[in-house]
Amino acid sequence: MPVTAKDIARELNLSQSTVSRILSGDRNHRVSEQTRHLVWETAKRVGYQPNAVARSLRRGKTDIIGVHTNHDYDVRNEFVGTIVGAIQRECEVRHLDLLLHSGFTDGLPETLYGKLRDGRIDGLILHATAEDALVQLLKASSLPVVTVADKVPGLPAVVIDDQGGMRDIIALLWTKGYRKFVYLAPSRLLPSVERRAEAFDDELVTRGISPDNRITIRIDYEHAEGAVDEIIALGPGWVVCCWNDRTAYNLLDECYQRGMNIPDDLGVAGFDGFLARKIPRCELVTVQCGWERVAAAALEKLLILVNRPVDVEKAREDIILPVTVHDGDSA
Amino acid sequence: MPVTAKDIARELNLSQSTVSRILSGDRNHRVSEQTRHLVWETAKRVGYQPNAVARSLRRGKTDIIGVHTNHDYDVRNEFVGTIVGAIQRECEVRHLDLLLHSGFTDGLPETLYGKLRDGRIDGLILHATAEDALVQLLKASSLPVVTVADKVPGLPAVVIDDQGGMRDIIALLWTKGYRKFVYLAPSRLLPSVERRAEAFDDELVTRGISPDNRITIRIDYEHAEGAVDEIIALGPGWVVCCWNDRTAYNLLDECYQRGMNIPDDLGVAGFDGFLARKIPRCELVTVQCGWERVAAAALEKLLILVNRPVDVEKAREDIILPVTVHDGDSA
DNA sequence: GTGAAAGCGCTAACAC
DNA sequence: GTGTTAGCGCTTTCAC
Repeated sequence: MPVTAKDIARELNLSQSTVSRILSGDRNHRVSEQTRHLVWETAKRVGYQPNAVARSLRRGKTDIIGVHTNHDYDVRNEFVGTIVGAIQRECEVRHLDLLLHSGFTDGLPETLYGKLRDGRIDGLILHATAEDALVQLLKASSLPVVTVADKVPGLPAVVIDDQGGMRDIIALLWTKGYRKFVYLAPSRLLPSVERRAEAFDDELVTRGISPDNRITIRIDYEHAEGAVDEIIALGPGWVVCCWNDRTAYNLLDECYQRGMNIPDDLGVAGFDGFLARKIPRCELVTVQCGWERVAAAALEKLLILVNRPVDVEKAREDIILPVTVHDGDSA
Repeated sequence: MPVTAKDIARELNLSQSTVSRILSGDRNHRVSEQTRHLVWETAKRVGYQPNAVARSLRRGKTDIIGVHTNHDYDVRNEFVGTIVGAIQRECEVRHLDLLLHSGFTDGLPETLYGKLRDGRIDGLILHATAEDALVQLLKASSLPVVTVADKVPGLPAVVIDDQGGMRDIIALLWTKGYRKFVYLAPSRLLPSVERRAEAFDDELVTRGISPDNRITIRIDYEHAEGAVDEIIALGPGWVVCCWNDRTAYNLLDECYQRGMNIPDDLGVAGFDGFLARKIPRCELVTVQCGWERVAAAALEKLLILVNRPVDVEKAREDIILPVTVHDGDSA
């Protein structure tokens, strides 16, 4: 049985509240140096550790932040891992803990929604698509939520500048001489995918590229395999702008297996930046999104929502973080 | 303000305990169908969600499992991410949640130790080295702990068969014709590193390889760069057994950058298996460790420790899971 | 079949 | 300075 504040109080013939006062560092109350010392001493001696569950119940606050993604993967996914890792580091600084909720696969959004509001987390960082039923529930709820990476209408968001990133990477590819562009993206409707798609078209239209030379190919999620033949058939001089890095690496993989020369036979560019320099023989041209900054901003926003109801209005505004182009030799 | 069981009781002119009884599915008590129905209805209508913190306080159990690694990385690290991801999936099945503790960098092991015993987790899955001061504290504590991947004396462990894996991969390389072997490993003293080192030597001695043709090169963690010149200087016909996949990939990267031909100029083998097939042009020869099974076994063991004090003795025994060799074209 | 009451371990308002 | 008291929201024993 763990030792409680009551145990210490009994041992020292003090009231439990005095012990609690001292141990929880209440600065408003004056306590004699002697008792303070005594209490600290015995607490240390017996290895007292305040029960965080009891404290949470009393304070109505747990100092735990939840993370959830409705995408069908866990922390092993590069994107989720990067985001969660960055949030984890940020929690470190702010002395918060991170709860990874189970219940992703159980089916009913109501079940998960319930778990999210069961009092164990102070707020939630969410990566989800707008159609998710859970999102609708969360919007109507009082649980503080901040979305990351993909904007969800009605919830505060921290996203990166998809348009700017696409514009800048096209500019870089342009200086490298490319005039024929493919945008390779999943058919699944993700906001970031579509924003990049629009920026891709806009920028190329602006630069006077004809529709023949700016095409979009849709694939099953990140499975570039399905599009390789089509891309090869296009002939030389093309560059493929992939919607994210994983797709780009899958494409590269496929190209290498067919003995192609990158970037001579085909240019390849990614978007995300978290995999850069993890691949031999080829450094991907990509967009560095700074997911650490996204995580940090999301957590900061969330904590405002949680702790400072006064500033909630300001915190509702979305944050769009700038990105930088990362050059390499894949294009 | 969230609605509580008391609110529902008041609304229906029932006692709070009756409401609780019904909603928490107490099967011992007989409750009239009518009240049961009524309570469920209103609960649903008002969106009642039982407060998990209060329940935890009362039950002395949170259904949350903690994970901690004393290695200096978070979930973005391939190994940690793989393990945590696998634990996460397993928690899913068992309706548990996962708490990622902050406090990794704060310095004092006592601080973290305190947080681990503050009542918010039922048990801990630990990846640590034996020297860690935290480990000493945990050993003396009543918090259920299971270690994974690296055995820590005095704590129950789930590890993989390092000896067997090294033996088998050498056997495979042997059939490929290799007779000159390097073991590339960090100078840092990790149990898994050393067990693989011993198995490396044992197996090659058994096979009659002279010391000249079985050498160990120590590097700074996974930074293969520092050893490449030394390895190249050895001449042709060598194969490098890296202590893990990341090291192997770093080595490959370096080799490719120097224009070497793999596996003609040099054979490379890894150990871990979680990165297989993520690299173009070359599939790593490695040892598939099945970290999912490690995670599953660890969680199962932990839950026995947590829930069934009766079987604790059995649960103390270590589990060593078998591995399989994964062939590729890097050697 | 339902209610009353105790208590998990803590914080905090209010005495004195 | 310290003690008393009243909960936080729930589970659970014991009455009736």
